[in-house]
Amino acid sequence: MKVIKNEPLPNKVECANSLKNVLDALYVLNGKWKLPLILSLVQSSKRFNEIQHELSGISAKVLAKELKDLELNDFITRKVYPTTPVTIVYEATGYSRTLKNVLGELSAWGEQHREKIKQSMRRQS
Amino acid sequence: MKVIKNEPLPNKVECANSLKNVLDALYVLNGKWKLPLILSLVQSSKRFNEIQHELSGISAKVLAKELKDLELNDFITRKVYPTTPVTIVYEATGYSRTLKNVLGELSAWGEQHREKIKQSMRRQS
DNA sequence: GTAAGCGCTTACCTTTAGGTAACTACTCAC
DNA sequence: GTGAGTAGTTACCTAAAGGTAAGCGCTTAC
Repeated sequence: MKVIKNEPLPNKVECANSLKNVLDALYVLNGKWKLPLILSLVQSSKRFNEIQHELSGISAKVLAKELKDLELNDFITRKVYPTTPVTIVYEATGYSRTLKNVLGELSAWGEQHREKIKQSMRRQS
Repeated sequence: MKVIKNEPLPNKVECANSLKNVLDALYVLNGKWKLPLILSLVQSSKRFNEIQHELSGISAKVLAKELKDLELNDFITRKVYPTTPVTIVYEATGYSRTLKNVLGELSAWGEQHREKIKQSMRRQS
């Protein structure tokens, strides 16, 4: 029979770790727009106005701020092409692509969640 | 040779869909505390003060608000046991568990992200 | 020359998130 | 009766998020 010591069980340690991991992840991915923006640019590189059009609801001010933030954190790159007038294209970095699984799971969950909400709406009426 | 019609490609439709899914998911999972709270309660049911202790940094007010919100959205249940004094336990519902993969991926990403940050700190000094 | 588009920036304002601290009603232990 | 703990609530406040609207410097199209 194993002696149970008055220490946190390995189990508990694991739980605490995953909690810490999620907290750390959310620290950089906070806010309404970071993940949608990364997803959009992982799907394809885009120009400022194209992004603003795709994420309907985001204002120019917020988009500019979020893009700067994501660039600082190495999620996207701002490329300037010397056409006249200059063409500016935002593209996702390799590091953005490490979020592929997260985004995949989130999208799958979002889809089934929408279904569930629809169901419960129907039941109400 | 295939004729290219002036319609969104199936590809584009898929992209737009996953964007919409992610937006919908984030709509219910917004804020700093929802996902950590769900994770904590999926790991084990807990009482108010236990949660507050585990998620150090959350205030009683915010915790109470978030718990109400999560209960409304069917992620958790508030159980009252008629001991004296009453014992109140929050537990995750089955619906919370549909987030298992999302939380798993987020935790994995958060872990490697922390590593990456540590690396770049070292390089700086 | 006038209008429109691009990629923003600025000033201004409202909304929300979220923290602090005090307090409640109840119970138990000392 | 004093202190501590449980499960919050309340009032007050700050900071951050985020929206609106206007404008800027540039260029092309009409």
